[in-house]
Amino acid sequence: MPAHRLNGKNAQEELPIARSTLRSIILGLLGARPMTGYDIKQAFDRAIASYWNAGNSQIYTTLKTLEHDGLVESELVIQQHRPNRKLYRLTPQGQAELAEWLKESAPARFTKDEFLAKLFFCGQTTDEIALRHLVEHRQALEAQLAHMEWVLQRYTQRPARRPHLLEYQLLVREYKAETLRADLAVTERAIARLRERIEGRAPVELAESDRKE
Amino acid sequence: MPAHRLNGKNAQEELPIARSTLRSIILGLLGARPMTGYDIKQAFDRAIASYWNAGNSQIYTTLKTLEHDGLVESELVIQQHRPNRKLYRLTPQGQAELAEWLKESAPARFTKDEFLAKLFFCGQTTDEIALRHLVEHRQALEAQLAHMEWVLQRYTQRPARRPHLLEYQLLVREYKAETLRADLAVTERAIARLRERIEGRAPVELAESDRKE
DNA sequence: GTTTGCATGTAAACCGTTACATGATTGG
DNA sequence: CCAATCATGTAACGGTTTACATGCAAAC
Repeated sequence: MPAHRLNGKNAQEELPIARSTLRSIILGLLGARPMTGYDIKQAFDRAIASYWNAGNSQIYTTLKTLEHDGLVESELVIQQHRPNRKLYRLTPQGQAELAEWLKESAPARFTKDEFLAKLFFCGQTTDEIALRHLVEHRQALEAQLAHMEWVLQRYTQRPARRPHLLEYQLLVREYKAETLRADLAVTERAIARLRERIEGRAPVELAESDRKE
Repeated sequence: MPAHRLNGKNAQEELPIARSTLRSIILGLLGARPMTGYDIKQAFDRAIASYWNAGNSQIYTTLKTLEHDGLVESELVIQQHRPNRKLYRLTPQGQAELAEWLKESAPARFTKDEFLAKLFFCGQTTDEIALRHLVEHRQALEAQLAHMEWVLQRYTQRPARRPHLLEYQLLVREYKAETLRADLAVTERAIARLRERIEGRAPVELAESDRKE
């Protein structure tokens, strides 16, 4: 059995429809309530961005193919004074597809991390440059933590429509926050060690990144 | 001013060569010593796989374009009793390009995590399924930690050629290990909480995922 | 004798990013 | 008046994955 998963329009019978994480995430969002492409983009930016994101272009095209595949259907909502909205909702097939995805184990994939990739090779440059990367990285981590806490407040302030749905969303944030805190701790230790070494080596003329008054 | 960074062969003067993380990682590996595509694949699997990876197909094609762009050069090494090797090494331009990449700040990108994406939506399925995902995830994390420690031993057993290069590689492992440990802790807490809830609800008939012999 | 290790690749499909394109309304 | 918010998309390119393709030598 080939089970080829092509998404062409030439085959004639029951070709298995495409399955990708982005598609599943969108189905998951629509599982909670009907949404437009714009709403979905906002959901990404507000809640999902730290472990997945997609541009408008990808969202709108994916919605179109989901509709073509019969997993969602759309309804045009006419509005005065602002652009009309194309509201998407799950079809029964879409719900089945979502349930299937939720049941399946997540395939263990590696995670790309450009910062670690660069750090790995920093033995081939100067300690000063490596230190700069670490300091910038720490700042990025702090910003991420801050953003997450801000989002968390917005979520917990108003009572949720369906508190059960919220539960796992909060778990994911807790998870992410712990990861970030651990990363911050390691980064800070590394910064401290490096600073010590650099200062021990050049006690008179300090590197820029090394001063703090 | 277009500054388009196309890599076509139609333009006539000093088009800037492509820059991508994979290309840079390969340059970084070749910065330590000459290697073949096969060696590079091994380096990925042994040392880099937890935050970046690439298949053979990508590696061999990338090496070819790097050579075409003048960043690396190759030499065919004839062998008896096994396939010949095509040894790649950096050219001076390749070294310059690598140094440039090491100097630049890593762009802050989000990290895709399919597990968290799925967990986020688990309010739409049963707690039993969510528990199964968490248990599987814990297992995956443990395997990753174990693999990393195994790699670490291989690295620290025999003395390194250039200990300075090794330093940052060890830092990256330390970093990854801390992240994994934090993730494990959060995962375990979540498992415990869920188990409690499930048992409180159905104390007699246990779910499959709840037993372990 | 079958699997593992060594060693190199091509082709097609798929996923994701960047740039481009448009246009009304509301708030500062 | 300028920026942000609301709202929907297309086109082109670049990066990644999956499937396919080959073949000898050593170890079990």
